[in-house]
Amino acid sequence: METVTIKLLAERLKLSTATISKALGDSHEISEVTKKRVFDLAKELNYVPNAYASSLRKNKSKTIAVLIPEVADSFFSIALNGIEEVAIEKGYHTLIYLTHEKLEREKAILSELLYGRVDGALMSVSSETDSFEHIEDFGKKLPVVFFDRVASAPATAKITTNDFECGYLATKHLIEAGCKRIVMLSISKSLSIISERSSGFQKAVADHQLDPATCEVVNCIGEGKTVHTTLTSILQGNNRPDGIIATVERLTTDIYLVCQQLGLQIPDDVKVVCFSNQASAVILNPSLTTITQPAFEMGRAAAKALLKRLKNPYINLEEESEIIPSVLTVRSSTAGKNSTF
Amino acid sequence: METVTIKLLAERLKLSTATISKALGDSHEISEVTKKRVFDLAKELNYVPNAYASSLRKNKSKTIAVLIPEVADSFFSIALNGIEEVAIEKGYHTLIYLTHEKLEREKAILSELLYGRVDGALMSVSSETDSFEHIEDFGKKLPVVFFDRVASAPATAKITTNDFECGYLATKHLIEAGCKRIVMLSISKSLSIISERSSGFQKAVADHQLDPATCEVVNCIGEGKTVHTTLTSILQGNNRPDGIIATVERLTTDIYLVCQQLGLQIPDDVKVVCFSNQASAVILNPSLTTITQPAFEMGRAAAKALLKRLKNPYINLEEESEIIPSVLTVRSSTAGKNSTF
DNA sequence: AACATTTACTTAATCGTTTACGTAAATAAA
DNA sequence: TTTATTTACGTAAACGATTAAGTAAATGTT
Repeated sequence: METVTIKLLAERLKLSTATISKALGDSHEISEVTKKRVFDLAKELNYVPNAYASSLRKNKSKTIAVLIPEVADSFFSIALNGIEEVAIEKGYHTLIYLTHEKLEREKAILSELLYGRVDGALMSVSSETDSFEHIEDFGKKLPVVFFDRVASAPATAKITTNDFECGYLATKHLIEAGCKRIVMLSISKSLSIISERSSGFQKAVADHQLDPATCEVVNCIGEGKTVHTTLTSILQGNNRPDGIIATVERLTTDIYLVCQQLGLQIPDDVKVVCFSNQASAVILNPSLTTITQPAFEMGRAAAKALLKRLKNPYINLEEESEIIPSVLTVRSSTAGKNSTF
Repeated sequence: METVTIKLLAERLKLSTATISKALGDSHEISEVTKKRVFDLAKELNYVPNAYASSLRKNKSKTIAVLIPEVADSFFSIALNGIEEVAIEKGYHTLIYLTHEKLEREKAILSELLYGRVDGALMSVSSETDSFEHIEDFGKKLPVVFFDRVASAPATAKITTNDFECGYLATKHLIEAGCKRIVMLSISKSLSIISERSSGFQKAVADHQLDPATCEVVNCIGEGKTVHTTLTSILQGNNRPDGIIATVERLTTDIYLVCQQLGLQIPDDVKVVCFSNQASAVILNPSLTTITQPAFEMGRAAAKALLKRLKNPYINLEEESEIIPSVLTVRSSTAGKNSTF
């Protein structure tokens, strides 16, 4: 199958490649008659412009990169959905990279993306990321937009949710349901969302005169077995918490399982609220109280901000920052003693 | 910031661009001394090759496309994870496209990808896809590999799971648990996985002398409200099914909710088994019997097959086909009357 | 009628990399 | 010593699209 290029169209129509290119670009320099001839033949031969030739020449790739820690998490997969929707709409292509929560991967990916492959990037930093030079370096050449997990530098658009308030609200909710010893499960010491949520947590603890010594933020790093072990040790013993706030979705299953194994009843023995976008929260046993982030909207907003900037290099990305609120949905996992959810 | 190109390196080192290019490619034509000089300067100046220039010249993009119906489904997000892992490992980049189960999108995406942007594609067809010319056209130019939802043409690698057996097994399992009127919920009339699963279903129904008139495959197309309405009408009435097999994960929540609303107890009134990769299956109320597909392995296998082909154009993709078995995990949602799960 | 402008094209350079081909010097073979 | 081969580079042409600059003909202006 012969490759259909501008050159081929030019030969067939006895025109120069310049004319074809301009005609396809609907330039005013070309007569309507010629344009029609070009369009018709292009359609007939199924002409598709070579993306790389045009990218090379125009120094624009019409491609954006999305860097996320993982995709098997409802928040990120829904956000990706929002991103892809906006990208397609505007004729952009979406490259996906998973950092698997590793700083090294993040660095490697960003440095490879520096020249030519993408016009900009959307990212949610890894839980290991505690320095930002690699992102700043990238930011000097190409626009970046953060969503959810933001970095303090470079200065750019940050699409976040009201993490502080949600941390506060989740805690307050547990306190009002009768909890005295609340633990917030973290997955990182450096992550923006975690520090926001835990600040909200600590403020709520203070505002309600709970003992800060028994209400801590506990790191629950690792995968599979590790998480299970950590949770078991937290939930064992006399002074075990009577309230748990999971800052990420993937802790949910382990929390439920460990409680089951230890014979702890949710919500009677421990009340649980998770930051989660799982559709299945409502059919869990017991149904789960969640803080649901506006994942889809955040993805869309982030992509929109980046594409706006790509269209107009003069806009200031910082001003495109947005905070889209999350929603607390109360369900059985935090029901009070006499409550009937 | 000046762009670091081969030309710049050449000027600095007083060499030709050809020498630089060959040196970077570790060619035997270049002396070790020169190579070192080139490598060192490249590293110092943080040289990154322009992907588009090189793609244009070599007619290879080191990029693959992944077309999936949606990403907010555990199977696809886990499969994507497997794909990305293999891609990164081999230095490939991954473009993601969501078809949202629309044939039109699938066509549009494939036709745009025909020239230059990618070296090949991995796909799981949309539920609307009932003709394959668009995929065949693509296949004539670039290699495609199917995973999970395959098309009958073109002839190429198909990474699937044992859908027929699983359809049979799920049905048999329900029958043995005492079900007489089993309904399999489908989402498409044309999808390979659905027809495989429903053939298995029908064979099991026949083998166990159930009445095929009360054991049907019912289409459950649409989103949100539509699914809910369909399910309600199925589960209402005297002759309602006592067993349900959901062929896709996203039906799970609605099944549980509708049962709850209609006052039907799972598993006593209706037993449920879902094709699902949800981690939360085990903590649902009641815990859900699932057929879990090897999503990660399927993603990896599909990517491996494609990349193998890209490395060696002479291999026959058909021979790279693989069937990786799924696993039936029995939980409370299919427990018999006297069973204690 | 003389000159200016507009229209509708073409020519040729360019983006950054790769590579077929050329070549001069060094080394090996006869 | 002469000729063949190898080594280590350089020259220049691609890849396909875009675009600045040029041009001839048509149209407009005075």
